[in-house]
Amino acid sequence: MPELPEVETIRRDLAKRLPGARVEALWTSGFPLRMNRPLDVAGIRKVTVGGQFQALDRMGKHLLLRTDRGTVVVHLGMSGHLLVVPGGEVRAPHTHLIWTLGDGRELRYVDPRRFGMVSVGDPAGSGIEPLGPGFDDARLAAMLEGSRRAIKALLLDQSKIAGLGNIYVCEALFLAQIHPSAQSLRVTGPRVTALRQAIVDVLKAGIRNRGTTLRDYTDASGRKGKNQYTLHVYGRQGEPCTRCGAVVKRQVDQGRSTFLCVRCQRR
DNA sequence: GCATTACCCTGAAAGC
DNA sequence: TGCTTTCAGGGTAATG
Repeated sequence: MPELPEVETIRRDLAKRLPGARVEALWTSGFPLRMNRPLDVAGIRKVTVGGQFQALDRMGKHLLLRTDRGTVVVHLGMSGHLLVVPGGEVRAPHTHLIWTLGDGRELRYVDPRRFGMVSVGDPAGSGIEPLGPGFDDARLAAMLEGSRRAIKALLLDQSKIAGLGNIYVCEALFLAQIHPSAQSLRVTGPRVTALRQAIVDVLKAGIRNRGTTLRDYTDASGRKGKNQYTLHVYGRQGEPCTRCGAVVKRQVDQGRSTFLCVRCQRR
């Protein structure tokens, strides 16, 4: 499931390959994407076809494809892929958008589960970028001190911090030795610093390893990431904790799997 | 403001 | 073995 490091890996791939490319045509499957909403095909066509790709940006888990006519926003959901392929390659099942480029290549959006989203215009209301300059101890502390919510729920809230998903939140809480159910306002002082550092560390490691592939994720060339081999708790229930040797536990919070070491992460 | 729940969807895995 | 059922996941929205 693409989170910040996976989206950033794709952004960097595309940034090497798309800028300067002209868009000649757009094909769509006609299927609706997230929440059964129809695609704004006319809008997407207007800002791409006949135009030229420019910069590739990212906001949280959103990928921004800039052209000289506007911006297409892609959220990969659970199973979305953005791929650059040679023209004429066999169309994979669940391909929903194909931009034909002037040099013969194609940019394709493939999404089996259709939890993703492709739209036009910059996304609004995103939280702070955890790898940006504004994410410091004071900012995180202010976010935590006013909230009685469980720390895990708060970290997953995209309107607070943009880009964290289930995998990297579980890993960051493990590194900072904080229980996922701990109330946010009880995380103070040196634990705030530890948490901020852990968030930055797990995201940077994820990018360095070109993303975590548990099932679906691949980069813009269809290659899997390597970060899954470095995880401490996520998906490791029943296995020994890498720090203390206790058994890693799985629990369900707000309908989401949570992985933790109950010995290292005390309430 | 926050928790809970349902929903969207497919394919892998588990169950029979 | 082959069929059926269950489950995973992020974001959104309705409800309490």
